[in-house]
Amino acid sequence: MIRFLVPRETDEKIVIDDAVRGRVEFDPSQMPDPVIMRGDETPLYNFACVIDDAEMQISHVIRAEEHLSNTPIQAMLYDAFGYDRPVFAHIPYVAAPGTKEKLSKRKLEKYRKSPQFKKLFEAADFIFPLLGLENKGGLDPVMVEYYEKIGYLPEAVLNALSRLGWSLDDQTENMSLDTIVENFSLKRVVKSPAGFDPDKLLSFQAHWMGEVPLEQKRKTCLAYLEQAGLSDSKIENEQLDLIINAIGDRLVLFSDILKFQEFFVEDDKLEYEQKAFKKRILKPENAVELLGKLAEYLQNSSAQTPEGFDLVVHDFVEKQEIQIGQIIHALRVAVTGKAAGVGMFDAMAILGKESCIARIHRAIQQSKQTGTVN
RNA sequence: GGCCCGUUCGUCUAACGGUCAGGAUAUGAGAAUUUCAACCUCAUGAUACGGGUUCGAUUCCCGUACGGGUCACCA
Repeated sequence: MIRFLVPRETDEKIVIDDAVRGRVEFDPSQMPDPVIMRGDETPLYNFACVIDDAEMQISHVIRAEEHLSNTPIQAMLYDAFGYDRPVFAHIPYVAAPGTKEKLSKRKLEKYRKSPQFKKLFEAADFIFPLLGLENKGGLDPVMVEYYEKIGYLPEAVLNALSRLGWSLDDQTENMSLDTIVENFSLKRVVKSPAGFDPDKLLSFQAHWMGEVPLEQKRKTCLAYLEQAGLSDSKIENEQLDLIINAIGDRLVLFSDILKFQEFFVEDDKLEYEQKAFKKRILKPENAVELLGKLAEYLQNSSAQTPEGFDLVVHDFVEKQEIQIGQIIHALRVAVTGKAAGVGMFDAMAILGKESCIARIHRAIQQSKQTGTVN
């Protein structure tokens, strides 16, 4: 075993001129002689990395703050071997949401209860089982892989990370890799650790998703649908493009496509949200009756496009002398199973007349079975 | 505990010692709408505390408090 003899004869401090933190001093008299080689003559980290970096003529050693306390040892070794010291820069580590604590895999259980992390865990609990990726402790929000698997864009993750402990100026938030490479500077790195903010990541994701071309959205969404077993009937590209366009900004994560199962299930497999079904179909007195009439009306129409369905439904509303609001909510629930979603007429055009009618009839059937309102 | 580091809206951050302390995100309200979201408008919201230095401190110095990192024949 070999130790490095720390020079302590003088009271000279070891001074590190850190590119981020400025002048940092250490007192050699307080430091033990560090072991640099084991009994079996293999070198230890502090020794090996100095030799490696010096031989490779590394100019900048940029690493996280937790290495700051290794720096005086390494600096002494550089000096002792007659190497020029590199520029040291100690940047802040990524902290857990809302804290200054280092983000750590070991604290996963604690994070599960944290309000900031909650949404991410919930998303995982919903999405991963659908994809056949049960969360066996191998996929969680502390790993980058989680973000990939759940459908975040690399651009979003990069952008979010780049803004942790660094800024370009007092305005710019959305930055591509090129922009970051072009503008990054150690001078603008912040000294204190920054808590990772899932909300802000999502906001970056929404921004960069807006830049993704339709074709890429289609390809990626299709992969999710296939993995979830929702594309048995082989969806045509044109059909999927229509759906994705209709979903529009509501598709923030690629996995969000799985929240629009109404477009990928058979008419008789559609699930109705109970609450919406009660509120929009069972509760209003004449909803069922109107739906029946509307189905008939649709049957006699030749609507195919969103505009076509728009006309037919408005025409129907006029003939019945009601407001659009008196039928459209029931219609939405009957056709999509949900209280909220894509534009009603877009949805109808995507599903087609026959499906819409079949679903309306099925909803009417269900309403009779369910009985009275609570 | 020793050594080292940090502290501006809830969060991420901006501000040659002179700004109504700026932006983003989140939150709230409004507008619009067939729903939800997005978009748009407005609003709420911060210099940890105490001393200096200075004509003037978010900014410089000291102290306190709080937070954090690190203390291996790991990397």
